[in-house]
Amino acid sequence: MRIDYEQHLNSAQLEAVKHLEGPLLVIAGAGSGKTRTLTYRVAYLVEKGVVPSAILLLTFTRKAAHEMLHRATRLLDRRCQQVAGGTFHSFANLNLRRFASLLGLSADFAILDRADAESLIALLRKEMDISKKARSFPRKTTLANIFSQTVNKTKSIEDIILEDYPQFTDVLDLVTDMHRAYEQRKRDHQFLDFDDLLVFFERLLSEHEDVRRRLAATYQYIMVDEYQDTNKIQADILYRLAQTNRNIMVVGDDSQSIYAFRGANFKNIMDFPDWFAGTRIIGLEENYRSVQPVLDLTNLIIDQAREKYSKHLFTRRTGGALPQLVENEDENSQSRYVVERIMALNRQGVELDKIAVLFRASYHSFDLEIELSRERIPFIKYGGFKFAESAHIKDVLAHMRVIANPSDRVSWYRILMLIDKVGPRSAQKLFNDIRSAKAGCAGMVSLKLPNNTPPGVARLQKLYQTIDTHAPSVADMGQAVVDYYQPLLKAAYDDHPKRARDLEHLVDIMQRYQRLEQFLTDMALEPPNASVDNGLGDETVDAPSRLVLSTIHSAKGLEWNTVFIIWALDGRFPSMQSIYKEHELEEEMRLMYVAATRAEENLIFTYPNNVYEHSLGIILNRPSRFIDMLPDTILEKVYNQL
DNA sequence: TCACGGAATATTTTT
DNA sequence: TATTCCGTGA
Repeated sequence: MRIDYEQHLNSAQLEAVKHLEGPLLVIAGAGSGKTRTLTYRVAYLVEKGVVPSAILLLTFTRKAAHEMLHRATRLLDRRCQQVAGGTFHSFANLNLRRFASLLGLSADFAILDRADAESLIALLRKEMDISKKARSFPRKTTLANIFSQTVNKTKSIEDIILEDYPQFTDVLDLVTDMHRAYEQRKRDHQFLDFDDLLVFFERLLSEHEDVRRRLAATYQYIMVDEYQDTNKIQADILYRLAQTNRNIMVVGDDSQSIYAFRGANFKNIMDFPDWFAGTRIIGLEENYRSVQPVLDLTNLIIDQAREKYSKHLFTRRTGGALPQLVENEDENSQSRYVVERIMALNRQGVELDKIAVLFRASYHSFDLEIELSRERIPFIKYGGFKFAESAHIKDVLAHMRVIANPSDRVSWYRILMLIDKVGPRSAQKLFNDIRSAKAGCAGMVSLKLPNNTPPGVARLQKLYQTIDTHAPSVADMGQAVVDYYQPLLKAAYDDHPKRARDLEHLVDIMQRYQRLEQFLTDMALEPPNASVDNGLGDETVDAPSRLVLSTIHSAKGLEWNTVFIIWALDGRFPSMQSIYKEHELEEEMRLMYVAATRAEENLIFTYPNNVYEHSLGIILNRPSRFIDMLPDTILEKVYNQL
């Protein structure tokens, strides 16, 4: 053995790492060395002679998978890079393309991200003339939500509506019709949305035993991170994949389950031993991250939980200041307080990248971002708004998608309607003409345009002629599209210079791709999701130390010396709409737990105490109920005098 | 048929 | 508060 496992791991971690055969459930408390355990187990398996490509590591984000394999590689050697890994969605995508024909799919199906799905729904809504049939009807985002919930919670449309959207009970039939039309249209156009990736993959495994056997034979050792965030379909997928060898290790923490809103069911983790008889259960309870005062507080937060595997985290890290709760006059004084504290910490030698500001919702940091810019404090923001979801990026991507998939009606409509004087009607006509003219975007190229066609359409035709004749690389295509799009951008947005810069970055990203399809898939499945100063973050550049702003969801698994949790205001966190629903309130509480357990040494909650809540017409002025009742010996109360 | 403006409406989090 | 949706006027 090259690695001295006994030296580097505690006894519980060691037990998990050395577990070779059979189902294993690891309940890993916050900061208990979960990633470490997974990493060492990869190395251990490889050292034991397991072929690296027979190991499948499913994680929540591709970043997490990369990180783990990188660490395993550093620990052992390059063999660890051969380990198969990724998110459930990306793994499903890979296999679906391989076995597409078995399910009646084309191998180059396109992936609809949320915004694409919504556009398709908007299109159907128009076609079905909903406005004539119903007075109040859910909007496209709500519809997309409902459709997604039925899949992820495995419930009928009716159940979802009755439980979560009772205001739409009287249009239930119409919603069901819409849903049917949506499913049909996706099939017609070889579209798969995020949920379909899982559904079809599950179907592939359940209906094609030969494929299931093949995959099970390939991936003899399966490891799953963040198991508490899997939903029913994902659990089913794992069950089938692991059925032959039963070498499956899942790691999770029921106290950190924060994705119930998209169907995650932390009961999966409770039920795991029932699904796999003979499961060994190992608990990791020693916390290596936080000092005692922080841990005292987080233990008290999670003690309020009603259902959980009971565990009590302990630490050997003594010392450390008492966590603080800071009351502020209003939002801006909260922002300025945080900025002051950050500058003070920085002067004391705490690097900016050791500090994070966490919040419930992405927009909670807007005011703070302004103050940070004013003080010229560099920061990087994770979560919330996605670069790839902004309108101008989607516009450019649409132009490229029709090259890969000329029957992509949604993209064609998007492209065509951007043109001046082209509305839904002309778009439909043009689309039909393009489709009947010829296969491929050549249909666009060879199109005969009548004299009364808006001039913008001719420009578009020229674009595709250029692309068609020069058969350029992905980046060249992108550049041609951007050049074409530039005038439209200027006309549509006041802030076009900033958006134009985003497009330059987009072309930079394209440079890395040989194949257009690969680029488009990656943009849907793993879009770059960090933004620097509201632009696109480039993670390859060795940037100077930067402060981290992050939604709590995006902060999972990470840690910092100092953590600020802003907007710890009752009515914002927990949010107003979750207060009367017990299970949602529980999830908010776990979210607070996740946030607080990110801190190593300093933990500071802040809240503005004079916030008007529009929907109810009341003033919010209490700290979050999850920390409000903590005694002064646990949480120091401070008033910001600034 | 399209563009525009005003009224309605939902308001988190992410693959 | 910002977006979405619909009706109206060009």
